[in-house]
Amino acid sequence: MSESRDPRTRVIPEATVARLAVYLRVLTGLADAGRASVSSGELASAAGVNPAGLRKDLSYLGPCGVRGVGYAVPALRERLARALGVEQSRSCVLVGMGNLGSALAGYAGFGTRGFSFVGLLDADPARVGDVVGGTVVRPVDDLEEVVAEHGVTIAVVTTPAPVAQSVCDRLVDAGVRSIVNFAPVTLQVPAGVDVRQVDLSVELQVLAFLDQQKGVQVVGEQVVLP
Amino acid sequence: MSESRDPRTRVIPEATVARLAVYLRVLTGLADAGRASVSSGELASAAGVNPAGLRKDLSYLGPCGVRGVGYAVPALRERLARALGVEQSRSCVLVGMGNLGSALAGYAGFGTRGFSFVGLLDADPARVGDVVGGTVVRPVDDLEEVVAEHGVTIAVVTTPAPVAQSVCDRLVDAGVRSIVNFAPVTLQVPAGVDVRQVDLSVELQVLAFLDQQKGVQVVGEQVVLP
DNA sequence: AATTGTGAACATTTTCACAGCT
DNA sequence: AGCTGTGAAAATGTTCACAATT
Repeated sequence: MSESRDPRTRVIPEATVARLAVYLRVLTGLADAGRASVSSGELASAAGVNPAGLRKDLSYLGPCGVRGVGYAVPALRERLARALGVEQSRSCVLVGMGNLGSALAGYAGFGTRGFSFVGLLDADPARVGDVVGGTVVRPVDDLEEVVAEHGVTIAVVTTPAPVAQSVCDRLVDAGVRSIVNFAPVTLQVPAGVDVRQVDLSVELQVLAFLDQQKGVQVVGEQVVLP
Repeated sequence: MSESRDPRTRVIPEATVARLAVYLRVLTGLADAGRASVSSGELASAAGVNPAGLRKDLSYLGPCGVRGVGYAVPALRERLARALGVEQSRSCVLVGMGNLGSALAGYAGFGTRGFSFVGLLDADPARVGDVVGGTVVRPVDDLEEVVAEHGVTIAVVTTPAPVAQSVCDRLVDAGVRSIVNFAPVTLQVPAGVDVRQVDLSVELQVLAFLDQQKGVQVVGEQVVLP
């Protein structure tokens, strides 16, 4: 038997999954603008990737387009949303209602992207009871209850670094299997739990490195400053 | 001539650079705790990577440790800071003082990580004059002036999506060559300018995909739900 | 005895080139 | 004629195993 071509059994590379989310964002913009179809070249340019790579990414979902024509915008958008598992809205909790947590909870864009925050939690009694983005902030002690209540499997951690690991442990014990962590610590989790780390300091340091390199040119043995 | 081993001329892979920033964060914690030395195993575990990979990452900087012993914490930390170009503080501007921009500008951790925000800019006159993290918010019209004043080469964009591209264009024209973008759009920039995109929706959608996969098991031709 | 540094094997990801449809 | 879909090639990244060193 040759390798299966059935989209149900084909594995999608992780790098591709991240780009599919970007294509979905671009397609939503095109759909809102009333566009009916789009070519791989235009979509790739809007997403900042190479057109052949985009076609390969989409090919993991099975044939999506029409040769000689392009892709139908609404159909492709639906297909991507289904593949990513955001066809119907998914419930998330957010722990840590400091400035960053409040900013994220208040951003209306998540609703249109397939996520809703059913629980906002904070350890500070002064913040409990506040309403952010239409949801009331509850005490962090309610964590297990909120997760169970809504069958939450995705959480966002925006707590101070020193408590992020213990919050993470509680989330995992409560049944959460996917976490986005904004605290600048590496979370330790058991196998089967996925963590995505977002750290502005790391992003800035990568840029500082690239920036520094731009000012240095190596010719033979000599380092030349332009 | 064989390939150069001179650390000045050796290229460091981008994936490695991102991890070096994480090692730097862990080392700073260890230094603060008074630790003098650390092994690749312990450092790797704290950073969430494989020990052999960590040693290979560090080897791009030239020999860093002592065989049979480990790495000297303060020396390695300094070496990493120098390699990343964050030995002395770098000036950045931040455009867009909404909730997210304010949260980032107010986070004290950047100072200790080698960055200082010398310009906070916003288009809303109601926000201009506010003081966030010790810096006064200025009108976005001052963008070119602030960048020139401090020779800024790194910027953070936290504006609403519709204006992010035009802000980006102005930053690039003013001389900025490195941008972290939090707006959910793909910025178009000329060659020589680096953009790092941070998008919580993309992170959540990747997790939604992985989450969905956990619930599906394929046996032969059959898709089985556990 | 313990731990680093690294070549070699392996895996993944990106790019290319072009066959295959419409 | 134009654009998609994809195998093959190239590049990049990761893991392993072990020699080298203290």
